[in-house]
Amino acid sequence: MSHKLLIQFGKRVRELRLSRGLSQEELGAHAGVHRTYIGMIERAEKNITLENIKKIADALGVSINSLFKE
Amino acid sequence: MSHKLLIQFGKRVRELRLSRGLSQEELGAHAGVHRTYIGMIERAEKNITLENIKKIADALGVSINSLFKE
DNA sequence: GAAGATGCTAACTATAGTATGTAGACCTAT
DNA sequence: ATAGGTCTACATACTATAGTTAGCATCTTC
Repeated sequence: MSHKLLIQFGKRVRELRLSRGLSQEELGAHAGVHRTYIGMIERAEKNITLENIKKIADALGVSINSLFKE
Repeated sequence: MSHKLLIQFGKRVRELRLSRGLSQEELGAHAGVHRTYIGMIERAEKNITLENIKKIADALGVSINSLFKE
């Protein structure tokens, strides 16, 4: 794992999460996924699927596209 | 399976593939995935992962973001 | 030193991803 | 008309890995 794209994606999630003052646990709760899973995504340890990308985008209140912006 | 998002994504892939005059087999070859897998994605039967989204975007010569535009 | 947050391991279960084979639709040429 | 080619849908079945969870360690901050 740990492709460049996943690293970039994880950083973006973390950046948006922190900018909203959310803990991994809070974001996970909003997205309907486990706390540790959010951690794994942020650390680029999992190759996330489209449905979960959507869940996290929704929980962060952003579009899917904005998760892929620089 | 068959969430609205996956259906929309599959349609977009098919649309771009056809506009380039590619068969599922040709797109699969370019993306490095199996012919039948492209079919499954277009029919929204699988919840595609981020790395494969990237592979398909690259094979179609578009950005990831352009796969989520209307 | 208790509480909140995150990293990390490890195990499990669900499902994504790979591949083969069959069948049907559609062409085009013989 | 039919045989041959291309393309795609669909049905399995297998194997790799995504997704879920529990537990413990570490680090801050109060």
